[in-house]
Amino acid sequence: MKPALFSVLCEIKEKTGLSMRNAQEEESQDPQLVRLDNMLLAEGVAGPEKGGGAAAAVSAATSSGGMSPDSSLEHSDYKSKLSQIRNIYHTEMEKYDQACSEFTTHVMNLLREQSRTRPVSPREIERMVAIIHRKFSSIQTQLKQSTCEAVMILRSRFLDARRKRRNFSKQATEVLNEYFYSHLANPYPSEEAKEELAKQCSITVSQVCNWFGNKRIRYKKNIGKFQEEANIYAMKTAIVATQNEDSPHTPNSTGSGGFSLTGPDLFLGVPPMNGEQPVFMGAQTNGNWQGQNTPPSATSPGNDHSGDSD
DNA sequence: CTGTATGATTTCGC
DNA sequence: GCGAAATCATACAG
Repeated sequence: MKPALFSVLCEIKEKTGLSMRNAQEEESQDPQLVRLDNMLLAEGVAGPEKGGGAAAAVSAATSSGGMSPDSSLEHSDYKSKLSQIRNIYHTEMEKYDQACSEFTTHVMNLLREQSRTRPVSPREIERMVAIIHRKFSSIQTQLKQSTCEAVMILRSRFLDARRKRRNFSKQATEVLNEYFYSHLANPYPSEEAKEELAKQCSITVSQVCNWFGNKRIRYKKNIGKFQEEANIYAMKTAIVATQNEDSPHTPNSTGSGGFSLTGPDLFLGVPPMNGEQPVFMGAQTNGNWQGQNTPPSATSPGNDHSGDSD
């Protein structure tokens, strides 16, 4: 008698009470969850710990986004922040998982106990568990959401802050200027030279490119303004050249006539000058890079043996 | 706050 | 894809 009554009651319960609004809710939540999951995975927050999880994610993000492929120093900051987020995310996730399973077993135990006095079908237990899981996963979804937000903010602050300019170090500017003014006749560093400069300045190659692009255009636009600077750096190179005069190669192999490094003291006292007189003629006058907008693709002779595999 | 310097990005021609 | 030119957006000095 008892078992029969039990099963009947179970049936009634199933048919009526517990057919709540459960299926719908979940469905509407699913796509969103998938989206969040995908994003977290893409950002390297979720998923397995890779070698340099955050870094890989960053480079992937940058390259796929088509933005500047540079910036590696700035990324260390980003990386650490991202791994912080990652850690928090995982800790919280685990916590919720654990809490969920704990709570589930707890409820199941309760139900089991209740089953002695009330009719509790396995189906009902199942449902109960499903409800619990749903609740917890909704909490986890919120966690994912806020994690996503955090990552987005981080990204906008670091990766998209590419416009947030930081001046190069004095030393870097020095190196770049030295190169520029000592190659005034043809201020187009080769790929190799760019890499070398980038290394010396601890900036990226594209930053070197930017710098030279800016420098060329600004120099050309207002030669007068840069004359002083030109003199200073010309002098510097002159001094350096004088110091190792015994070098086997002539330093001014800039081709196209270069400028003969006459006495540096000649220009020592040159005032800022407002006129036109190019203190350092030769260099920029014979360089055709200012007149035409045809970049000297020919480049300097004798320095083009590198393999251009691109 | 204003003007200038400067690194980065966008646009355009080749 | 590279470079010139224009433009943007910030850093920095006054």
